[in-house]
Amino acid sequence: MAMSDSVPAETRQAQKERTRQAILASALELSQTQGFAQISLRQVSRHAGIVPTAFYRHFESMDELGLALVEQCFRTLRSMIRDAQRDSKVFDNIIDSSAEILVGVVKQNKADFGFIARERFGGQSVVQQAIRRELEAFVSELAVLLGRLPNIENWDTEDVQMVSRLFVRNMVSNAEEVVEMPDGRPDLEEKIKEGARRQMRLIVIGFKEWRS
Amino acid sequence: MAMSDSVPAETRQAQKERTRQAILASALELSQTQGFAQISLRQVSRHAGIVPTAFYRHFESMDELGLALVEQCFRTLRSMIRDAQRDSKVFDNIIDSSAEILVGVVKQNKADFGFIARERFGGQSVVQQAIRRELEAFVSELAVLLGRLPNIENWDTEDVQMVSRLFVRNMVSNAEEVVEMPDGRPDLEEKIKEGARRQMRLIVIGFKEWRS
DNA sequence: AAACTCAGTGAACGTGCGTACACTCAAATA
DNA sequence: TATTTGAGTGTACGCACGTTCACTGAGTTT
Repeated sequence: MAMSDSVPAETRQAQKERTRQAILASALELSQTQGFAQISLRQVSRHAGIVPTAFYRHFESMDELGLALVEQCFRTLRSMIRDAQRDSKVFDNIIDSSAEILVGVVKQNKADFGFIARERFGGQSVVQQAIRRELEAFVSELAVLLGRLPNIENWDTEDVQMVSRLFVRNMVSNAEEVVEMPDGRPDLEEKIKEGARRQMRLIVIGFKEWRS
Repeated sequence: MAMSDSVPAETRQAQKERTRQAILASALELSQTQGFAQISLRQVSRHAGIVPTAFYRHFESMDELGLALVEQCFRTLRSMIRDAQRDSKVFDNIIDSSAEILVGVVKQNKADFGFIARERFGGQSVVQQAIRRELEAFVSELAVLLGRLPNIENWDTEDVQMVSRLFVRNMVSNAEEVVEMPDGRPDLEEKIKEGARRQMRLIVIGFKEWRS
């Protein structure tokens, strides 16, 4: 066969993948301070430790890199939801545990969520469209999840969709707040969590009341 | 005296002001498609019909132009609230008339509200900070207004502030939706209005219920 | 061992940018 | 009417950019 056992690992492919990751990480880091739309191909390449022309071995253009970043960030977001689903506490107390999870995950993935918040409106139109498409898909996914919940199972589909939209909107808003939050301020963090809790409670209570 | 009556009008100062307005309008228009951070001093000057060096007669830098734009956009926003206050219908039915006014005003000032939405996160840090400062001031102003309303006058200051924050957040979100909305789609417009109404009602109902 | 593949190199190009500087010439002032 | 002011002009500069092209040399295939 092709593989010789003296080779320590698949070096060729792995090396390329490592460079690709370096480019993605560099782009994410640089766009934190300047916004993705204003960083240049040369800047990203420089930061990733390669020459500008080598960039093209991985992405055809900055647009394509932007789309790859959107995909990566939403992968983070989706894994958050998946973990939350597994957590049994969520069933007992959706609101409090959601607020907890939200703030925690966002804090540990500031770069990704910051990217979404920033580029949702400020970025290039290609990136913007991709983010909006992903967010809408996310609203629908969450709606399915919510529809399975004990108190909601007999609601209108449209109503569930709307609550889902409200939740996602609040999630984005709160994520924005966490991203803005300076490091090492647990008091602020608690305040944001409290705010998230209140808002979700507001939505749920308001909805119950309304439909009666 | 200095003024001679043969002169048709104050031409010197007025001419300068007109050029200044042309620069502001050009910047606002250009940033609609590309975002303020990516437009260049030369682009703005070209679009305004002057040579790049003449730009400096009006603004020291693009940053300063950005701040002037923030100021202008918030002037639009404030005048919206002032008009809403004068409207007596608002006292009878805050929610429905607010939704009406919001969508109408935003639709007619898409450029200004779009600028705020876009640059709040996507723009240069100077512009971002200015917008956040203005938005916070706006939340406080609205809180004062809300505090005078019949059902709210005996609430906690902090609670009123929070409701105000929720309202502003929803206002921004809805403004974003209106800005995204393609022209000539009254059906979508009605949907957004309905959404805004529901959300405000949700907040109010939720809050009433909660405090009991 | 020889041939091949392809990620990364380095020099070179045309372009648009921000800014400096010396200028013009009409409106404002004296 | 003579002088001053200052908004707008035109040239020229150095710089970073995206993209081209022929190249190198280690990893892979035969």
